Order: sequence, then structure tokens, then C-alpha cells
Amino acid sequence: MKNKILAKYKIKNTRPRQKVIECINNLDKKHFTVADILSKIRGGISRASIYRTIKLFTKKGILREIDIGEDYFVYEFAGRMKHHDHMYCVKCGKIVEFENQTIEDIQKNVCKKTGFLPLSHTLRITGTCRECRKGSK
Amino acid sequence: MKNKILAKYKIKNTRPRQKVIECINNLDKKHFTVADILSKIRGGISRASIYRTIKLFTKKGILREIDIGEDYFVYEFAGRMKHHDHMYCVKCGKIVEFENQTIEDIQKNVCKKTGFLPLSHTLRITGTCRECRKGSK
DNA sequence: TTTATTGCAAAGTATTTGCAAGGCG
DNA sequence: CGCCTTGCAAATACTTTGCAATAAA
Repeated sequence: MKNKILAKYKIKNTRPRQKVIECINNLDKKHFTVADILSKIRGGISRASIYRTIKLFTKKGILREIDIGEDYFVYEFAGRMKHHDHMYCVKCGKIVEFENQTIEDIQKNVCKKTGFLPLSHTLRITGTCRECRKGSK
Repeated sequence: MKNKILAKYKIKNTRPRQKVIECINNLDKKHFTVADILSKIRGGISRASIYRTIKLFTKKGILREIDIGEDYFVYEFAGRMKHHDHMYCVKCGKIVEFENQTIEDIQKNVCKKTGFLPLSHTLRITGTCRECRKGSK
């Protein structure tokens, strides 16, 4: 069975990779973890392959890895949106995206001034979302 | 032997805690890891106590935990400086600090607009410093 | 004395890796 | 056919934890 994404990125077409893509597409959220995929696929494909696949996709630029400050990563489709930052609710795990060009520009300036060559940057606001505060208040 | 910091924060004065503070004070850098302390103290105090002490100090507000995106944390004295952000060189591990009020303000605005209550925020630029690029080029 | 803290070793957790077996092109 | 990928289980690496022994106030 052919797969558009795998073909586009010139990645060898294998069952685990197809399964992972299919699974991510059927997920009803924009942000997901390896655990999400594992629990959705449950069996048939090894944990190791899923990790290797996700890592490969990230390297190829299909996915983007988000560091939420937990001991696992969250992923999103990279093509879906240009660079943006995240707010992470520690209670429900929800991620809210935001984008701000001024922040990007300031970062570039700081790097230039310091002689720093940026590979990536992460801006994460950790806190609680409105819904969670209502619920538990 | 009395200890000013422990007294100030009303923390029970014990040998491991004294040792950790003494060690951090003698360190010649502003940013350090648990491994730094472990290797400096080497023996006499258990790994577990050092972790527990660092965690306690962080909770009390003596230290601040910096997430550099590696699988360990970096710490700094919290009182030394007001909130700031970090650039992290993946080659030499150096951390360069910077501070920008505009970024802080924008973050506050974004939170307000979204109904998000921030507990903390992290802005980290990962890349290579000028020296490392010179060296390995 | 009474409660907090320590040390040890074992556990934990997300992720990675070695290697033999299997599959894609 | 030849190389890449898979599956399994063991290994990582940092950090945490249970519990009995010990020390601080």
C-alpha cells in the first residue's frame, strides 16, 4: 500500500511507518505523545519501532518535537503551521499555541549580539488554563 | 557549625546541607549540575541526599532550576539575579544569560488574552557559541 | 524525646541500543 | 540480493523512593 507522505520524503515504505502515520492522522488532536500512538496501535508494532519512526520523522521535518518540560516529548505536524510557541497546562496537559514575531526578532538580535548561532529555541509558558482553574477552584 | 542561608530560610541544619552549600559557593561557575556537586564532594554524602537537598533548596527559592533540554537540570542561585533567560551551547555546555523586558511583557499579554495563569516560563535558545564555532570549524 | 533526615540499594521512567531475523526495492 | 528495518529484551541515565538507622532541636 503506497503512502503519500513516505513517498514525498523519500522514506522507505514499511508497515510500522504506515501505521504510525495512519494513527497520527486519526488522532483527534494536534499534539500527541509516543504514548498516544502506542495506546492507539496497541500491539503489532514494537515500541522500539515507534520511537525510531517518530525520531526519523522529526529528523526529516515531518514532525516537530515540543519540549513541554515533562520527561516525555509532545509532537505536532511540522508543516501545519509556522514557528510558534506553547503554553502548557500542568493540570490537563492542554497545549495552547501562540505566535509572536516580536519575540522572534528579539531573540535573533540577542543571538547576533552574543555571537550565538541558534539551532532552535523553545519558549514555553507553564501554568493552568482557565477551564482547569474553574474546575478545581 | 551555623549556617547563614539555612538559618535565613529556616531549614534544619544538617551536614549534607552544609556541605552542598559550601560546595556550591566554592564552585567557580554560576551554573551547575548535581553531577558537579557529586564530583566535588565525592563521598561522605549520599547521592540521594544531594538530590533531596537540591530539590529542597529549589522549593524554598534558594536555587532556580533551569531546563536546558538535556536529561538533567542545571541550577543557579535564585537571588543572584532577577528573572532572565538562557542560551545554551550544545557543544561546550556554556550558558549565556540574557534579559529582556519586552519579551516578559508580551508573555504576560498572551496569558491574559488566553486566560492562562502562568506558573513559570522558560525561554531557551539552543545553539553554538562563537568560541565553539571557531574551534571546530 | 520526637520528628526530620540520612544512606543504601532497589525501583522508576521514557527512551535507546545490540543483534539476529525479516522485508523492501 | 543487499541493505535497511524490525522486534525483543536488555541497557541507559538521571532521579526518586522505601525503609531502617541516625541526628537535629
